[in-house]
Amino acid sequence: MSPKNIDKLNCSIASALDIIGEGWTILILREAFFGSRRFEDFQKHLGIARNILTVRLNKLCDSGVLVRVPIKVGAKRNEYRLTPMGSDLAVILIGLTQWGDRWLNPTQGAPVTFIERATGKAVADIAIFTRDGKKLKPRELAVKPGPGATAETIARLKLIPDVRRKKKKN
Amino acid sequence: MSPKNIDKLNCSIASALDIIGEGWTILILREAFFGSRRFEDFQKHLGIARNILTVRLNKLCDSGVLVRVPIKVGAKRNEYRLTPMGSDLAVILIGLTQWGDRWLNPTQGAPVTFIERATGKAVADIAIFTRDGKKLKPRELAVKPGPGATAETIARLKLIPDVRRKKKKN
DNA sequence: CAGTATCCTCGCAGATACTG
DNA sequence: CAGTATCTGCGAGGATACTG
Repeated sequence: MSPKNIDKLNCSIASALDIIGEGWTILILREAFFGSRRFEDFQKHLGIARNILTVRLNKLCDSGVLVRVPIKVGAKRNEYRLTPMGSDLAVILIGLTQWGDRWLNPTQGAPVTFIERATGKAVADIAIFTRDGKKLKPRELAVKPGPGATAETIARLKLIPDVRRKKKKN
Repeated sequence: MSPKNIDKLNCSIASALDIIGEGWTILILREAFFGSRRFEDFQKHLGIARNILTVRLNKLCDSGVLVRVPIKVGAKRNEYRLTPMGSDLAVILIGLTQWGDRWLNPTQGAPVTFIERATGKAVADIAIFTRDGKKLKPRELAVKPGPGATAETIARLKLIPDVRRKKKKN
C-alpha cells in the first residue's frame, strides 16, 4: 500500500489492505488456495523474485494469514499453510475471480472453478444478505455509520442524506 | 501490481488486480461507495496526492469502473460515479470490511455498516453458495479446473488429488 | 474547484549469486 | 530444496506550484 495516513482512515478496509494489499500478496494467497505449500511451488508458479517471496511469506506469517509448518517433525524445511484467518479470505478471492470472469474475461471460460471439497459441487455465487435473509444486489446497497464511527467517518458518508430523503418521501 | 507475466497467469484474479490492485485504488472505490463523487472529495478524505488521484481516476474511468459525468449539462467539471461494473465490486469491499472487522479490529465496533438502501436494514454477511443453495464455509472449499483451464493451470492445482482421494474412500 | 505539470524520493521488484 | 544476501532500476507516490 501506500500512505502513512492509512491508520488515520479508521477503516477495516485500509487495515486489511495493509496486510493483503501489496503487490503479489493476493496472487500468493491464490496459489495457497490452489494447493501450493512450498517455497518453490509459489516461486515457480508465479515467477516471483525469491527475495520478494521471502518478504511476502514472512509478512503473511507474521500477520497470521499463513503458518509455517515443518514438513516432518523436527525438519528445518517448512510449508506455508492457510490459517483460518487465511481461509476466511476465500470470499475475497472468489469475489475477485467472479468479478474478473464477469467483466474482464467474459468470453473465455473460467480457468478455475471453486467447488465444495466434499461433494465437488461448483460454487454458484457470492451473495450479500440482510439479517433477515433477503438477498441484495450491489445497487441496492448504501452505507451508514457503525458503532465505531468517528466524526470524520460520519462526515465522509455522503450517501446518508440521499437515503434519508428517500425514506421521508414515503 | 507488479509482474509482466501477469497475463500469462491466465487468471481472472490477476486481471482484476490489474485494474483495482494498485495502491489507493480500493480506497478510492471505498470513498465512491461512501458517496464521494468529486475530485476534491476523494482528495481531502484520503489525503492522496493530486497527480496520483488524477491517474487513478483516469484508469478507473478507462476500464469502466467509474464514469465521468458533467456536474450540469454542458459543464466542464465532472463527477465520478460508479458504473454497474463498479457497483459490482461491493462484494469485495464488504468482504474486506468484514475480514478486517473480524480479524484485525475485533475490539472497536465497525465504523461503517453496509445497509439496504431502501429499508436501512443492515447487511448481515456475505455467503458462498453452491448452485443448489447450500451455504459453504471457507474451509469446505476447494478448487478444480474450469472450462478455460490450460495445462499449466491444471498443473498448478495441487488440491485436486487430495479431494479425489477423499472421495474414493467412500 | 478541478485538475495538470514538474521534480524528487523511496522501496518494490528483478536478477543473480551464495549457503546449509 | 529453501531460503538469504546484494546490487540495481524503475515507477509509484509525495509535495508543490501553476492554470482555466
